[in-house]
Amino acid sequence: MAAVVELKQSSLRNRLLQALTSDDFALLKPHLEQVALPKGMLLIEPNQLIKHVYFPETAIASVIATNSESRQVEIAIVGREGVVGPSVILGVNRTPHQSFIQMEGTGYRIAASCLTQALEASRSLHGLLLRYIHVLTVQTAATAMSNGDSVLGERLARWLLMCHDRVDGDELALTHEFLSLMLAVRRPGVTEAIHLLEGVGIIRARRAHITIIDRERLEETAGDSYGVPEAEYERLIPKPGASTMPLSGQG
Amino acid sequence: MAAVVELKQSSLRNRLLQALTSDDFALLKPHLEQVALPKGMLLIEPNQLIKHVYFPETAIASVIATNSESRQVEIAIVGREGVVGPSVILGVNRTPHQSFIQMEGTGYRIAASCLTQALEASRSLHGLLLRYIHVLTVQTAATAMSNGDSVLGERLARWLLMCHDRVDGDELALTHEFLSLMLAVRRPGVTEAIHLLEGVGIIRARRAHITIIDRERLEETAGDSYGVPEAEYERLIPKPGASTMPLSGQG
DNA sequence: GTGGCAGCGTATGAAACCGTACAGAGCGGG
DNA sequence: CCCGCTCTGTACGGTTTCATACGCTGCCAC
Repeated sequence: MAAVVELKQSSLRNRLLQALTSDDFALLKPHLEQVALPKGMLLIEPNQLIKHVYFPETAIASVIATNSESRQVEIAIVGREGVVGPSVILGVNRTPHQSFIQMEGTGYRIAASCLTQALEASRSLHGLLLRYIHVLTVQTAATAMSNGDSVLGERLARWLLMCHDRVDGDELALTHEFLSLMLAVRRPGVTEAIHLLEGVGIIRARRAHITIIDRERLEETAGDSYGVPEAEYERLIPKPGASTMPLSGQG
Repeated sequence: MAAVVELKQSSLRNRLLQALTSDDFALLKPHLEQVALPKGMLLIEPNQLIKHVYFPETAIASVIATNSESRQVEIAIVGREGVVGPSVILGVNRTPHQSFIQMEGTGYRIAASCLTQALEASRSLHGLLLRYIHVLTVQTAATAMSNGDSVLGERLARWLLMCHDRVDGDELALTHEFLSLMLAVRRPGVTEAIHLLEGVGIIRARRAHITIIDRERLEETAGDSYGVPEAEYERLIPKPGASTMPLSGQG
C-alpha cells in the first residue's frame, strides 16, 4: 500500500544510528521502523520479554527501577543519543527495569531478535553499542551519586540539563508532579527548588512548562553532579560530522 | 624457577571463572595470574588505562564514583561472583570510576589486552561476561534507588548483606568510619544505625568487626532494597554445580 | 605497663526533607 | 461563560540527617 520511502542514514537524528558505519546501517535498515512515541508509552515492561529496542529521535525515555511497593526511582534518561532496551545488546532479553516515554516525540524501533542477529553479524555494530552501554552505566552511577550526595536544587539542575541536552530549543514540558516522581522527592519540594532557580533568573517556570534561560549558570548550580557521563559519551561515540573513528585509541 | 602448578578450573572460587565452558577456560588459563589483593589496593584508577582485569576470590572490591572535590559514593561491590574492570568487556579501556580492595584476600587477574583478544575469539565467553555486566548495571541501579529512597538503617542492612554474600562465614572486618564512606553518610550516623541492628540481636558489633547473627531478619530490615540484582545474577549466570546452561531461554 | 592512636559512643543545634493538607490559578470543554 | 480539572503555591509539625565536637576504650608498640 504505502510507498516505501528509502530510509537515509543522513536524515536520521539518533546519534547512535548516525554513528554507524554504512555497512552496519545497511544491516539494520531493513528492520528499522519509524514509530510515534506518545507520552507515557511503556517501551520496556519489567521482567517481560523485550520485543523491540527503541532509538528515540525527538522523544525522551526514562528508565525506572521499581521495587514492588510503589518505590520507584529514575535511574537513567535516554533520548536521541542512545537506545532503550540496552539489555538486549548484552544478550539479556528481560530486565527488572521499566522504560517509558517521558517527553513525547518520534523514534525508530527494531525487533529485538533482528538486533541480536545483526549484533552477531557485525563486530563493529556490537562494539559501538557496547560503548554506549558503558556510558549508560556511568550515567546510572552519576544518578546514584547525585541521589546520595546532593541537595535537591543540585539534582533538579542536573535533571533539567540532561533533558535540555536531548531536545531542540529551551522549552521543556514538565510538571512539578512529574519531576517529583523522577527525583523521588515530594512535590512541594520541587516547587520550592524551581522557585529558587527562577528567582535568580536561571529558568522561567510557567504552568507545566519550564524554559531554560541561562544554561551556563544551570551547570554551575548542578556542580559536579553533571558532566561526567556526558564527557564519556563524547569521548566514545563518534560525532555525526567527524570521521567514523575520531579517536585513535578509543576506549 | 617456580614449579608451574597446573591451574584447574574446578579449584577456582570465582563464580564467573567457574561458569566458563572448558574451552573458554582454556582460552584464559595461560593468562590468569593469581594475586594477593591487600586492603586498599587500587585495582582501577579513574581515567587511567586499565592494565588488568581482576577476578576476586576471597577479596571484595568496591567501585567508587568520584566527582572531583572529595565527593565520592560507592556504586557497586564486586567479589567472587564478578569481575573488576568491566568496561574492558565493553571495549572501553578507561573509566571515570575507581576500584579498590575493601576486604583483603586473593584473586586472579588477566591483562586487559589478553582478555580483549579472548573476547574476540569466543562468543560464549563474551556472552557470559556481558550478562554479568547486565547484572552489575542492575546492582548500580539498586544503589541509586537505595540512596534516593531508603533510610540509613535499610541501606546499611543492604550493604552488610551484599558483603555477607561475598565471604565465607559471618564475620565482616569493617569500621564505622569505612561504612560511613561507603554509604556516604556521616560516621556517627553509622554508629547509631549499627546500634539499632545490634539492639534487636540481628548483628553483633565489636571493635572494627561485625558479626551477622540473624541473616533472615537482616533481609527483612533491608526490605526491597536488597534482592533484585541478586536474583538477576542467579537467573543469568550458571551455578557451579549445574549444567553449563541451566535455563533454556536464558536472557 | 603505659603511651598513643584508631575506633567508637554520645551530644547539640541546624538544615533538609517528609507527609499531609488546602487554597488559588490557569485552561479547556460543554 | 463558567464548571471542573490539573497544576501550582504555601503552610505546619515531625523526622532524619548533617556538621561538629569531645571523651572513652580497646589494642598495639615500645
